[in-house]
Amino acid sequence: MSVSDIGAERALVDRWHGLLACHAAVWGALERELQSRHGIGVSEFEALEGLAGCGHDKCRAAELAEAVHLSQSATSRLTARLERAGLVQRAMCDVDRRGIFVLLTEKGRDLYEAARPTHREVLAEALPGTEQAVGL
Amino acid sequence: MSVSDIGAERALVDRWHGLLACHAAVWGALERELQSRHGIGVSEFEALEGLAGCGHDKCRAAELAEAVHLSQSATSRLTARLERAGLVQRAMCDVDRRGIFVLLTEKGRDLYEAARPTHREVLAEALPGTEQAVGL
DNA sequence: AGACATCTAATGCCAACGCATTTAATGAAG
DNA sequence: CTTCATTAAATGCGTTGGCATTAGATGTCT
Repeated sequence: MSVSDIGAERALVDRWHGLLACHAAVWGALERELQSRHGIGVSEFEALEGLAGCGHDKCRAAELAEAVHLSQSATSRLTARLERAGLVQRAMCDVDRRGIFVLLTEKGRDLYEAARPTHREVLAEALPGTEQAVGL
Repeated sequence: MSVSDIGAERALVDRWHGLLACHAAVWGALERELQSRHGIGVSEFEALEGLAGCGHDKCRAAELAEAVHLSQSATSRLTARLERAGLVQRAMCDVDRRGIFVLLTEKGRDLYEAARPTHREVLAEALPGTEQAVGL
């Protein structure tokens, strides 16, 4: 392994640790603020955002899983939590009765609109700019 | 809110989503490879790395918590797992008998040395370079 | 039509986390 | 020396997550 390879490895690992630190800091701050001000967690918020940022309601559980970066099972339970809280509604999918549609309720949309400024505010404060993020 | 503010908010949120996606992808890949090839998870590896990259053993549970970005309680249990696996050892701290030192055993160091190439390999493959990371 | 591989989402089960609390040690104040 | 606030780490408890499995639906092949 050459000297420059060692340097490259260092840089790679440093970038990873930077990412971990940044993720932990921002996630933690979001969790704290979203939970205390609106009673939801980060995953819940990301799910609402995914649903809000679509057609006008939205659909397919599988798409939601991709949006929130969770497993299929975790997404199913997340949907169940949101449904219990009255924020989303599950609906049968006519064209494929195995699948379901998840749609935002009015309450869900309202909560999302209310929580979004908090979310953006925390990001603006806790998410380092590009320069810092890449460790230059 | 001005047009450029909207653009800035978009950029901020995009950066966050990019970070989430990257974190999920790399963490997932690391978890899979470290688990299947060496029988440890990402947190375990990061703990071993934190311990290895210090004096020559290492210490203080609180420092470890910071290194792995976990809560105090989670770090305590992580240490317990590593100890059960024979990878670390807890030792009394003479100067402050409330605290403990966590030190790498020989087995722990060997496993770390064995797992490190896997770790670096996964990072090299899954961690996007600076350009992609910032979405340019 | 009937049998079978495939796919979607839900659920059982267990591991790992965080918060709150507990236990024990320290250090400062009376 | 005793008391009390503070600190370090461990533990009880509830929540969330992933893996494996299950139940139900689809569609392909004969």
